[in-house]
Amino acid sequence: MPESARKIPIHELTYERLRDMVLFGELEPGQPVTIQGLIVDLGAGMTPVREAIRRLCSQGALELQGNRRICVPKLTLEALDQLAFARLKIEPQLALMACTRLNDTSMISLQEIDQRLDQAIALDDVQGYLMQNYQFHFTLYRAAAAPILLDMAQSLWLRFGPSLRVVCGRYGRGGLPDRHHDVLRAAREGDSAVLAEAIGADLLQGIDQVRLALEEPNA
Amino acid sequence: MPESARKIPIHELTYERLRDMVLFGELEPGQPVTIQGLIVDLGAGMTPVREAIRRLCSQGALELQGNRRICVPKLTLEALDQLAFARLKIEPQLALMACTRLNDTSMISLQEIDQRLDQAIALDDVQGYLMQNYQFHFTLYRAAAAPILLDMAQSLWLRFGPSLRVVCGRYGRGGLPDRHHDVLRAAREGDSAVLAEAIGADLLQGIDQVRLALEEPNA
DNA sequence: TTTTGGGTAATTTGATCATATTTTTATCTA
DNA sequence: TAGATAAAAATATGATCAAATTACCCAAAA
Repeated sequence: MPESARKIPIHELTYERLRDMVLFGELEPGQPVTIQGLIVDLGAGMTPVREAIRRLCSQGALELQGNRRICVPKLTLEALDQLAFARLKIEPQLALMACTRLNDTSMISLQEIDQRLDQAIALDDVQGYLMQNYQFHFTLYRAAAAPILLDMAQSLWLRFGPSLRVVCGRYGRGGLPDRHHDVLRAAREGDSAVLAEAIGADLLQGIDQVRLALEEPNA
Repeated sequence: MPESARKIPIHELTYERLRDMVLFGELEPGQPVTIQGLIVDLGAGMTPVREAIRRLCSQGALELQGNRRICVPKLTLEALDQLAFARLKIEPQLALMACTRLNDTSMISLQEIDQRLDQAIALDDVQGYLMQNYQFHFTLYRAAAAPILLDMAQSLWLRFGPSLRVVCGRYGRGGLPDRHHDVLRAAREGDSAVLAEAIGADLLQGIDQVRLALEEPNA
């Protein structure tokens, strides 16, 4: 089938592909990203690649360094503080709003994702952990039906993702977020306050891990 | 001088121009935005215009409607609730962080902007009011030196701007934000808690005005 | 002889435009 | 009203120009 699935435009596909590369740690903080390189790697034309890059730049997933060059931003301690503040305000609220809207379908999805997440941890599959962790949170957040807050959370994860990957790769997944069972229990019981709190605690675990890594002498 | 000031690229200029059109109410909510139209209106090429549009879409300033068409999004009550929540979390925090960093230069800037703002109100200059109001807030916020939170505030204003303009045009600037004197006083005294609260009160005024307009029967 | 510094050339990369293709919307006829 | 056709707009490619970085070479100093 040579011409199937031509519904979504290339610039959109390119955006999603590049976004996932940032989100799931295929690109390291500080790594340069070139338009030409992406044209070759993703097999796309120039315009779609440029558009995808512009979108990701305005979401904070990529960064323009004065000289027209683009790279994955390195997280500083100051940036981490801002991310921590914003995530702890926005994401628990999304969880809170989602709580009353969760139906059987989404509850089953969350449980399945949680199983795959445990599996990834057991197999020491870093990429799998990152992907399932993302899916877990955003499957929950999507249920809130709050697109603006969801956009904000997406942007925050894009800024946070690459650094989380580095931490995972360096120290393993020892102290990494695993409050998902608390989250699931609160969701089942429909206790929105506890759910929001559990999400906050989960976020804090990841944030603290990254903070520890940033505070170490070796950059 | 035909070739001067060619330091910043056209796609950047185009973005800034289009952003200001959204921010200061030149484009109404619901108004369609076409690539071809902007090429003519702004005298730019196709690639720069497309890139500017992509950036503004991912900031929520513009909206893609399934069929490749683009428009300025109309604010719904649900969207307004999300905006209100996020703005009241993010912007007072920016004010708080800015408070200890305000120097003489930025204080003078704020006072000058405040004067121009009063002037615009006296002259019933809606566009001027919107521009000076924006400058007032973001001159303050920039002092916080928190680029991530600043980006978030920028995105929130882009989603809020067009509707504020509509309210201004419809009802005049009767109950519109004017807590700037309280803000200035708190800033002079270096009382960050009071400053943050004053900003919150200022935001609430604008939000409530827009909410009233949205709750009216006539769309 | 090796190393270092400066400066120029070559290459890479980004910016912009003109053009072709595809999709959507509007119009016209049956 | 429905289907076909025409017009308009968006998508995507490639070519061209400009800017920046890198590579390289030669000379001077250690």
